[in-house]
Amino acid sequence: MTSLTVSQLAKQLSISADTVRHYVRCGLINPERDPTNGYKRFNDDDIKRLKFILQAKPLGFSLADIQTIIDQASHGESPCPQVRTIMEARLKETAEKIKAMQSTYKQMQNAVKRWQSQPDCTPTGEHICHLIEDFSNVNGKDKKEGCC
Amino acid sequence: MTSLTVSQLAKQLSISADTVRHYVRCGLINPERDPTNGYKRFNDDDIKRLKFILQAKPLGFSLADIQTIIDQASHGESPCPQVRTIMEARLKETAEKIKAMQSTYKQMQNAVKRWQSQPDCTPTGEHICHLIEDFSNVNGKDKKEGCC
DNA sequence: CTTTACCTGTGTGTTACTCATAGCTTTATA
DNA sequence: TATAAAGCTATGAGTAACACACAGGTAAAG
Repeated sequence: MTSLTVSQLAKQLSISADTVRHYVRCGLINPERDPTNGYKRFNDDDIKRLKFILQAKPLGFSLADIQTIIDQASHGESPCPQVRTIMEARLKETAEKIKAMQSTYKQMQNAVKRWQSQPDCTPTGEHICHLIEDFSNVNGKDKKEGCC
Repeated sequence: MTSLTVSQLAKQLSISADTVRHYVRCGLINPERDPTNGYKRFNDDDIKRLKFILQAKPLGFSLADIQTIIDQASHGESPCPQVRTIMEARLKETAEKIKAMQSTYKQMQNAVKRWQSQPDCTPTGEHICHLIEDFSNVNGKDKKEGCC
């Protein structure tokens, strides 16, 4: 009967011991405890679960999603319909996040480009940072000449 | 002397009152308190600060970054060098995050595509979800036929 | 004066971990 | 054998940027 400690399991799967502990705290894995010292003891089923978690994560499932899936399966019912449904939602979410980040990224690039031809400024009390405020004005309204 | 309450300010700048409160709790804004009821009272300088925060945020600065910038400026020194340095870091980080998310997104799309031709499965006790485990195997190792 | 609607500050929850801490185990040394 | 150093453990707290819940205060209407 295999029975690993936190760090043995972590090393075997190339993840951190803290990550393993985290999954336990979240209830994704429920290892037995060594009565003598309270240490977690992972058996084969626990290891299978952890492997499943590590397979599901890169597919965009959250830990809560994975919990749901595991619960459904251990309840004797097929998790597949849920998996498909959840994946649709995560797919949409991820697309939106990427879009938003790309939009931000473009703004950042624009700012950097513009700032290359702008000198540093001394705070006037009136403004905090001309670089940022000017860029915001130029981008939000009509084009204006930079300050400084 | 203008002096707004949380929700008045929030409405005026089209953000939520909770967001305003959050910035106050983070120390980005330090409004006075109405001695009679403890309510926050935002003066013109507070409003300027909040506007600055709202300008800096879409440029990818974190609230901590913005705090740093404000501190530097109110210290009488130019925040511009810091702004440039921080922006470089955030630019790189954002690029990496986008890359990672796109990679995940492709995996998700691949999974969905593959799952279209795969039926749901009943949990066997041996596996939790064939869809996920099979996909992981196919993608991580050699191509294999699906289960079920 | 009371009801009602609205607003306030503060505490807690969110995600997926990572870090800090106090204490127990094991190993090395004297 | 005593002890000290190294290593491991469990648990509590912290991270980012808010959103939500809650008890209570305030303002307008009747």
